[in-house]
Amino acid sequence: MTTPTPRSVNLRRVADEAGVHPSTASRALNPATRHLVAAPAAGRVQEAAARLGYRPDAAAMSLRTGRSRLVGALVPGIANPVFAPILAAAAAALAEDGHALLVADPGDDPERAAEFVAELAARRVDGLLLATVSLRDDPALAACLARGLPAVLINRSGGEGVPAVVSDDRAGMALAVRHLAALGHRRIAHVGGPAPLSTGLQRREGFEEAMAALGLPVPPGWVEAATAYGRAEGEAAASLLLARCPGVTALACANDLLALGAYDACRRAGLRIPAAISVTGHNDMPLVDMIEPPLTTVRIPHEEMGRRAARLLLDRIHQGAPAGAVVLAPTLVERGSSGPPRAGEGDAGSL
Amino acid sequence: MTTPTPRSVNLRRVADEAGVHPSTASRALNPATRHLVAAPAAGRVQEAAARLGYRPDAAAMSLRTGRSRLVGALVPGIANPVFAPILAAAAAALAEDGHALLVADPGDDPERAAEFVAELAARRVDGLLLATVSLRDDPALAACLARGLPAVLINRSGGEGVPAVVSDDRAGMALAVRHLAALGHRRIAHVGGPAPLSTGLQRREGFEEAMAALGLPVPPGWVEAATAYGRAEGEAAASLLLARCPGVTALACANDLLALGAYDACRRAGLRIPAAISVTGHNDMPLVDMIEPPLTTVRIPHEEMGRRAARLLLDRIHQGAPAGAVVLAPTLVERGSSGPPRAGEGDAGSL
DNA sequence: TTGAAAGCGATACCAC
DNA sequence: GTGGTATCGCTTTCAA
Repeated sequence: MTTPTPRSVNLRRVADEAGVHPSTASRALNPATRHLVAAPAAGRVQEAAARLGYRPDAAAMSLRTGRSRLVGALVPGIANPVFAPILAAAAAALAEDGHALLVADPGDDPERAAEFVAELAARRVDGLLLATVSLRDDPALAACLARGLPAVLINRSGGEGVPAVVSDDRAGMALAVRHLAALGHRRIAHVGGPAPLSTGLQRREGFEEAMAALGLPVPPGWVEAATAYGRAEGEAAASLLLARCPGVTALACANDLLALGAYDACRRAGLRIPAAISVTGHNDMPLVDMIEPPLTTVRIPHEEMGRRAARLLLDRIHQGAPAGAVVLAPTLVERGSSGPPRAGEGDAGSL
Repeated sequence: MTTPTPRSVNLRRVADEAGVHPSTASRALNPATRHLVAAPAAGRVQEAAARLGYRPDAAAMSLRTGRSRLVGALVPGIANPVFAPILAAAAAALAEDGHALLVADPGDDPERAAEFVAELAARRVDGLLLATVSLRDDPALAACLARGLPAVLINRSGGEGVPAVVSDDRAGMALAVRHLAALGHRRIAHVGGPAPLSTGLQRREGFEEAMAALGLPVPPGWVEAATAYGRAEGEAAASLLLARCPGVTALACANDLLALGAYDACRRAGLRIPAAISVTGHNDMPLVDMIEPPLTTVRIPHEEMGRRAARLLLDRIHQGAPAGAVVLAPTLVERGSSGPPRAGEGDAGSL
C-alpha cells in the first residue's frame, strides 16, 4: 500500500487562506469556542471555509476527540418491515444532532450481536440502539456495559435500570383480548413470540392476565410460542393450536408476522377469516392494512419509538444522563380480521 | 472539552505484551505484510492480540490509510419496502469484505442527496451505492465524480459509462403487457413513474413498445406519470386514468407502490379487481403476495441486485476497475390481480 | 528481520 | 486573543 493522497481541503488550508494559525481556525469554526476568537478573524475563517467547501475530516476528528458522530443500531432482520419506520425516525432525530446511523443486522444470534458491538466500538460509535436484546444476560448489552458505551434498547426491555423505549406490551395484548371478548369470543388461543424476548414474555403475560381478568379460561396447550418472529414460524405455531384447541374461535398473535403465518395456517385448514376464526396481530407494521382481510392489530407508535430512543441516547451521550425506561401507549386498530364468533361457538360450545 | 480517555487496548499495548516494536506488531497483524515478520514473533503478536481482544482503531486506520471500510448508500425513502432486501443483500456482500454500510435517506431531493455525498465523503467512505440518481445531470453523481469517489447505481441508470446494476425495465413492462394481452385485454393504460427517473422513462417506453408490438393502440392520455413512487401518488394518477380512459380494462403500473394506490383508486370507483379491471405492478416487493387480491407483478431480483452492486463497487474500490452496467432479467409473477376482461370489453367495445 | 520516526488532520492545552 | 506544540492510534518509509 502506498501513502494516502492528501485530502483536498483541510483545516490548514483554510487557516492559510484566512491568514491565521490552524488552532485559531479550529476555534473559529467550533461554535463552542468561537467566542475566543476576534470577530474579524473568525469572519475570515468562516468565509474561507465556506468558499473552499471545507468539511472537517471525520477520522481525524474522531481520533482526536474520541467521538465519531456515529451511532450504531443492531436489528434482528432488517427485512422485518416493522423496523423501517422506527429506524427512519431514529435516523432523522440523530441527523438533527449531526449523528449518522450505522445499521447492522446480526440476525437472531446473540453472540454475533456481541461481535458486532465490538466492531462498532472499534469504529468509535458514540452509542448504540439495540433492538436485538433478549431479556436476561444478553451478550450484546454486556459488551456495551463492559466498554462503557451508552446504549438504549428499542422495543425490548432488558431488565432493571437498562434504558429502553418500549410499547406497553401487556396493555397491548389486553387491548386485543378485550376487543375479541367484546365481540363474543371466549375460546381464544395465543400465538406467542420467542420466550427469551421481552416482547414474547410480556405479551404472553398480558394475554393471560387479560383473559383471567375477563374470567376466560386458558386451558393448557392454548398458548404456543413461535421459535422466532417470522411468517413460517407463525404458521407452524398456529397450525399446532388449530389442531390442539377444540372450538377455538380466535387467535391473538404476539406480532404481525406471526399473524400473517396464522393466516396461512387458517387458509390451509380451510378456515375463513373472520367468519370461521378471528386473528389479531401486534405492531401494525406497514402494509398490513392492505392484506386480505385487513389485519386487526395493536399499533405501537413506530415513529415516536425511534425518535424517543434516539433522543434518549443523545441525552446519555451528551450529559451521561442515567435515563430510565420510556413506556409508550399502544392503541387498537380494528380492521377486517376480527369479527363475532360463529353462532353457538362463542361460549363453552361443543366441538 | 477535555482530552479523550485513552483507548483501552491499542497496538502499542499488544506490541509491549508480545515484546516487539509497534511497527512489527502492525506488520504481524496485517495479512499482506505478515511475511516480513519472523514466525515466532508473529505468533506472539497474534496470540497477544487475541488474548487482549485487540481491534485496530478504525479512526486511526482511516486517517493513516485514507480508507474507512465504510460504504455509503443513498436511498429515496427507506420506508419503501423494496429497498430492504436490496440493502440487506448489499450489506451482507460488503461485510464479507470487511465493509459496513452506512445508509442515508435524502428523500427525493437531489440537492440534499449531493449534500449527503459531501458528508459521507468527509467520513471517508470508500465508495457509494446510489439508488436515488435521476437520469440526467444528477447532483449526487456529479459530487461523487468530482471527488473521485467510486459509485455504483442501483436500480437506476445514469447515462453512458456510469456503473449500474439494474433490472431490464423495458423487458419487465413487456412481460406485464404481454400477460395482460394474453388474457384478452386491449385497452390498457399505464400508471407511470416520475419521468426524470430511469425507471420511470424505461418502463414507460417498455409499455409503449410492447403495446405497439402487439398492435394495441395507446391513445393520448392513456399514460399518466405519477409525481413520485408512492401509494398516494399512484392513487392520484390512477384516478385520473379511470376518469379519462373510456373502457379501460387494465392498469399496468410502473411500481408496486403505485399499484397499491391504483387499488385504492379502483376501490373508490367501485371497480372490483380483477373482475372489473386488472392491475399489475413492478418490483414484487415484500408482502404484495398477501394483499387482496394478491398482486400480479414483475419480479426484479432484489438480492442479486444488492449483491452484484456491492461486488461491482468493491471491484472498483480495490482494482479501480471501470465496471460497466449489469442488466438483470426480471420475471413475471402471476397472482390474483389480473384476469380476463369483462365480456364484450376486451375489444374495441363501447363505453 | 526489526526499530526508529514521520505524519494522516484536528483539537486542547500551555504559553505569550 | 493567538500561536506553538503534543497527541489521538496506526501505517509505512527509511536505516540498520
